[in-house]
Amino acid sequence: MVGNSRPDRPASPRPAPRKRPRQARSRALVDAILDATARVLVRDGYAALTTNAVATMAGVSIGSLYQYFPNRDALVLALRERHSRQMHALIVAQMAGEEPGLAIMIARTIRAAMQAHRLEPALHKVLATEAAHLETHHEKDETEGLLHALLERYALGAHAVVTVPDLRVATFVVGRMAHALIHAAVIDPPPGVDPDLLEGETVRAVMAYLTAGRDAA
Amino acid sequence: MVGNSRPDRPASPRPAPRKRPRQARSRALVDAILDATARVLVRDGYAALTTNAVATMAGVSIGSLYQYFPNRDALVLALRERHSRQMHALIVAQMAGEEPGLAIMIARTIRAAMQAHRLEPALHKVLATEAAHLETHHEKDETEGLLHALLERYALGAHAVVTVPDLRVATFVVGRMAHALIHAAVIDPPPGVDPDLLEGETVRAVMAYLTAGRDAA
DNA sequence: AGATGATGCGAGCGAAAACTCGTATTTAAG
DNA sequence: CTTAAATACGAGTTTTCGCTCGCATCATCT
Repeated sequence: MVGNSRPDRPASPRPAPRKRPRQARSRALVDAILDATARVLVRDGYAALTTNAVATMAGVSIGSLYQYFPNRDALVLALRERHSRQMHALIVAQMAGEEPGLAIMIARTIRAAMQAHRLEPALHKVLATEAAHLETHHEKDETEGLLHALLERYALGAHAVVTVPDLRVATFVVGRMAHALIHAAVIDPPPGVDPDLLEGETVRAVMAYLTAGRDAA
Repeated sequence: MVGNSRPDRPASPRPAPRKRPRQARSRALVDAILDATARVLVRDGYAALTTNAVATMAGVSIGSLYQYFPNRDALVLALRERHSRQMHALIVAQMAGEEPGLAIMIARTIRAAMQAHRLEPALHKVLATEAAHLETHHEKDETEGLLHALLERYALGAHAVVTVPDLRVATFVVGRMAHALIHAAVIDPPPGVDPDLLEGETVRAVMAYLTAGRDAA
């Protein structure tokens, strides 16, 4: 029995797991493969991402690639995980320090998320538009959890998250709104508009929603 | 010369155009093919959308399919165009009538867009997540154009679009914000939350942004 | 009816690409 | 140094899938 049994486009079935790299040599190889995946993805898109192309780009043999990745999508999944970890780390780093008022905290959070998006914009764009179907959105759930906790802290204090009736709804609205604006501002901005202005407007939008109705009807 | 010359994943090059259906018979066939495309897409996803699968599902021959569609992506493109037309028509119909105040107009617009998204949610979701890379975003530009005109009308009148410094920026922010919220509310809503509430919150969010700063600093 | 064009059919060709497996090389352990 | 495990290699096998092409059928016109 030579050859394979699942030659194209699995897209989900999470098939054979592979061995993990133990020695330094193989860890470097896996990194090289992920780098190559990113380069091919950015340069030619998901449709052109073949296992052979990645192996060639990485300068390793196709056999070596299959030692650690069961199929094409595993490459993209692993790459996205690595990318998410990097973004997450940057956000956490940016947000260190004491907790000031709500407005400052929102501004700081949005700024951090924006800078995280600017880490590898091209890669982020391809992953978002061409790999959206590869599920595993721990990232999103994780982020929403953090946001929920943040809002909760400010909703109960002497601060001003008043008009929002349900915290879960507020988390949903703020999360989606902020993410859409940040993502669009970095990945697909309107021509001839200052990026910093967009950051400010995003903060304004979120704050306006959270504190709306406090005074004017 | 049998066989082909472009065997897999064109993904863009907009190849050979095909004949248009002239008789009623062939028009029905094209419709059947598009319906089948939608069904396969919703049931198995873009990765499983093969021309043979579509032809089989539609109950027509693969040869007939290629009479009217040059390749796989042409199917998806045509389907998306049809879907967009339906949504657009529904929105226009819902928004007929005189123009009341800004708040009412925003609410009406958002309600219309939300109902349009509810037309074929499953199909809309697949198209958005798995066919995002197939460009041709006339829809988006078109919608943004309408929104810009709408905001312009209200920014100059005696109404209240005050704090927004740049109309282009406002269009960008409102467009992205509203679309993200509407899309998420219909396609991927938080569990156990009233959809109507989400609609109201979307309106609140947009209004809050547009009229923020009128009174409170 | 006959002629002409539009439409419909589907077996089969060709090529891309996923994936395996036997072998060679490197590293670590004893 | 010997041995074994881990790692690396890549030519070749297999399968899927896009797409063509020659022929059959149907519609329309004169």
